[in-house]
Amino acid sequence: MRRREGAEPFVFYEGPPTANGRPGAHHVLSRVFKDVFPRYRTMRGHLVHRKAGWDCHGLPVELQVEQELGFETKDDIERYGVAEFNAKCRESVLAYVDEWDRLTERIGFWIDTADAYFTLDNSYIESVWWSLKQVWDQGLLYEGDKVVPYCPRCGTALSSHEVALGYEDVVDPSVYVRFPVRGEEGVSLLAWTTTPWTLLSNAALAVNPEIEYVRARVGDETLILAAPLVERVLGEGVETHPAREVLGLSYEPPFPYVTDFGERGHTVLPADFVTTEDGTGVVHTAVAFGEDDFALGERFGLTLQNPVLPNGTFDERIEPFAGRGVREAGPDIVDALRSSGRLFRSEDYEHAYPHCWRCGTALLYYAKSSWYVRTTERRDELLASNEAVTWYPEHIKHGRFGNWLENNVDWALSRERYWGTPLPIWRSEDGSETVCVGSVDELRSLGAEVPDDLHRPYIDDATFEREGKTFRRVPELIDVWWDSGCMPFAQHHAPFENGEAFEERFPADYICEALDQTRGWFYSLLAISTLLYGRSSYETVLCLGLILDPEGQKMSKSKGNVVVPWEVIETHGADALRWYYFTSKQPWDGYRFSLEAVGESVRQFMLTLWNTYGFYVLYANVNDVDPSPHGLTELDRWALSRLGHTNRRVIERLDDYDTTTAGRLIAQLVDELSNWYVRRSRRRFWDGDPAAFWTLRTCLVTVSQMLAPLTPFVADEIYDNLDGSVPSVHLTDFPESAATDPELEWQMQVARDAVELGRSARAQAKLKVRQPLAEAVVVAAPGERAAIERFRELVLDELNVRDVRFVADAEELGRWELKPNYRALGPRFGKHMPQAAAAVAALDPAHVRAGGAIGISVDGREHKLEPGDVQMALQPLDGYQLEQAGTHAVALNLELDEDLRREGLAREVVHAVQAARKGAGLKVEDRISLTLGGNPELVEAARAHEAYVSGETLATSLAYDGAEAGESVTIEGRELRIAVERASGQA
RNA sequence: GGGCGAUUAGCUCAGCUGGUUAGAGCGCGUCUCUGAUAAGGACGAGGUCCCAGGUUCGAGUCCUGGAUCGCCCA
Repeated sequence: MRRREGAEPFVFYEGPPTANGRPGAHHVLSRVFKDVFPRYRTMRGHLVHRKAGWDCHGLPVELQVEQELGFETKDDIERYGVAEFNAKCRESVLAYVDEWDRLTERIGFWIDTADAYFTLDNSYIESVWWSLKQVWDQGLLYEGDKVVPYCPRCGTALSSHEVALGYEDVVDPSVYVRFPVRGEEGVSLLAWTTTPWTLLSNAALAVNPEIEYVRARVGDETLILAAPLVERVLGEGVETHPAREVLGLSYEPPFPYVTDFGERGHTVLPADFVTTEDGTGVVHTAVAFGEDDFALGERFGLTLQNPVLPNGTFDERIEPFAGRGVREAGPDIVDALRSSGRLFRSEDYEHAYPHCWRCGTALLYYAKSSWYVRTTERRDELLASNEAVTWYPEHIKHGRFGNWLENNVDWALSRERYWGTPLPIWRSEDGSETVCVGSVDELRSLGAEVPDDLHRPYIDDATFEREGKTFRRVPELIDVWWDSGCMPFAQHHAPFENGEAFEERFPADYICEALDQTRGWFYSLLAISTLLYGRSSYETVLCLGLILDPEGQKMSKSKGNVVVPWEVIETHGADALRWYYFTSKQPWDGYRFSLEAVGESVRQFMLTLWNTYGFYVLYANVNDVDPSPHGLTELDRWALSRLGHTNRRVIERLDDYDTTTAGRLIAQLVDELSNWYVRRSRRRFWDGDPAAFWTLRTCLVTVSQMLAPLTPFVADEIYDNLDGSVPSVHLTDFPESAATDPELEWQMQVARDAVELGRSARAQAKLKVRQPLAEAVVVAAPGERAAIERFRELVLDELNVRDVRFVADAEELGRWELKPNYRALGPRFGKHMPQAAAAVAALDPAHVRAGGAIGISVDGREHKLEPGDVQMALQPLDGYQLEQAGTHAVALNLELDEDLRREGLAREVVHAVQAARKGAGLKVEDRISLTLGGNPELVEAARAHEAYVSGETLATSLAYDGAEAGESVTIEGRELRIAVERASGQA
């Protein structure tokens, strides 16, 4: 940090988790992604503060404590004592902080846990109060009666984003109910509802004047319903007559307990929210239990009657059901309807219904008084703020999140609970005046005694007098999401102190959380900072997907399919887990997470890297060389160019918050280093070639730096051991712009392609690579030919051939065909492309290959073509051992002479001896005395290549009189006897 | 019922602004190395790019409709 003092800041905000539970795999995911970009930006020269934070308030905390204490209702809490209860909450919140800290450190999330912010601190609360006062002063904070989603168990309203967290599929009784029309015997309005318990406070029926209604004759009764729904509800062949004058009809209510709804009570009212999509087109209305119902009630002056207590049970007016939970009473209510003859039909109805996101209780929509923030008034500004945000993935911006903002509703801010930030509103006893308090000092200056702890119950004792009236705080707390959305300033206790720190670190360059925060933190941050500062508090947001089990099921404790992060870390290591998250797929698509999935990413990448590094270390120690860039070979320069190239692209990808591609690019590079550079350079390492060591070390050190943000532990280990000029790789600058040589890279690729073709040809001919061949015949365009010649030795060695011969033309191997370059010619010829393609195919390949001018005639007009406008392809003729791809091809001369045979056999002998060495349990560096015998041809081959054989097998002596000695092996039907002994005179 | 996303090899995933032989890893089969070795390498088999229409000279890619799955919202 000190190194970056004064540097351009890169601002990261930590979305605070709650530490009242153990961290899970999804927490690791977000912490890992929160870590990687700050690390990267630090290495790129930015100053990055990493203030940790803890979300301390709210229902989840209270719930956990309630469970510990075995509480069922709010009364239990009141009896227990709010002070004691809140003390427990305070304890509970930090119960697992130690484990969180331990995990945070273990997975390498570099964040300052010592300087964390806590939303329960007085300083934090005071900043939150300040924010509410700002909103109050703007006239956006108001109290109102509304139908709100309400949890009867928790006894509090929930905000719409909390509701969003708890939809579950449930089966509810749905009933068709008769509402007998007054004064017309045998005529009923037919209405449908999925909440039978609301029928007990039925106030009116609603119909849509735009819809046509009919009277349907069923048996000896007449039912009134919407014409388009007759068939669906009543079946076919029902006699119907148009129903005029449905509006205004008066009817008998279904239950006699609550009946006074005013003048328009129990009549049919008009409403445009009525549709013919389901039900009967006649909608039962209970004013207290639905948003539409409530609005209808206000419009027509229906009396608000609510027979449901805050704990979700019927009050004493509903005599037979008093004291019973409304949903639980459902079946009995249906029975009651049945016995009174009102029930027309009852069936089960499966639908998604919201439940309390923490306790799982089915929510009620319930009219009550709450405090709101009028966000709808600022909707356009919210949308404008969102425009300035860069989203990953992009579609969230105008999709899920944008749509959510478009449909913004006022923020239901208040909660009737205990453990949270108190709503700082004081009201006079007579209810005539309210004051919003924006700071502790303000409260004090009003004359109140400010307690040491701003939480309930203490703050409730802070009262003050003004103009002879006593002011008391309203009982509500605020939504915890408002807490978390205040963190940009509240974490610094701004604006009361640290104003500069806030200014410097607002807005955030980067935040990152899981997709479920769309309506949570992403919204609260955006909304609050828009109300206060007119802009979003973050510029870039990365949205992570869900963690699923290998079957694609959500992980949950009840299913027992939760993968504990510790288990993965202990098995595969923290870097492996990080690497898996970063590179296995795009993080917003979600993960099918398992121990095995992480293990695979280890094998593919971590092990390759570690082996390559291990190889370097092994031979560096053995040889004690001083790496030096003098005498670099083509292969060295190729490796360095690949390194530079990869580096450039990795920067590009990480700048774009794309670890997936960045990581895969590095993996590709490491694979090339391991399986091409090192494999091709082994002998130079055995021999201690300083240039080879220099090259590989440069590559490994640079790779470790590029990996540092991704896999910090292995990166640091490699860096420390290979470079170490700075105490940690994380304190180095991110490598940048190493020189590249695209020509060289391309040529190497051509050579490698040629090798691959040759090997393919060998496989087709069923000829082992051990058997040397006289020549490979290569067909290639001039540029490719130069490339292969440049790496001639390499190609010869890889293919085990003695010579490479180029043929200028391929008549003997195949036939050239010309194809148009569609990408180049398509736009030019458009509709005439087929003719153009035919014209190109008809050109003389030899002429084009020779570089002659190309012209075609299409649609009566002449067109001149550039060389890039056509492509050559070789069609192999039958009967040749030839592999081709695009413009080049490799054929092998399969003829073997005596010499080649002998060399092939010699290599077979070596192969057999190596196996024998291994069988005898010798170490790779042991010298041996070797005695061969058996088939004369084999012995002769070995003798002819004696230096090679003894060199490869580390034989200090070689004898050929072992006809009776050692063990017997068979090579191509011939017997070879091998006797291996450790050479004497060795340690 | 609406919105968003996904659907490519047995599995996990790539595939840029449309360009003609759709790629990789794992797994599988065959071979191979034995001085990175409980690894490594090569080669091969394996695909109606969910379906149906459309736009276009040309569609895995764009448009419309549909199916299945997931998430979000009514």
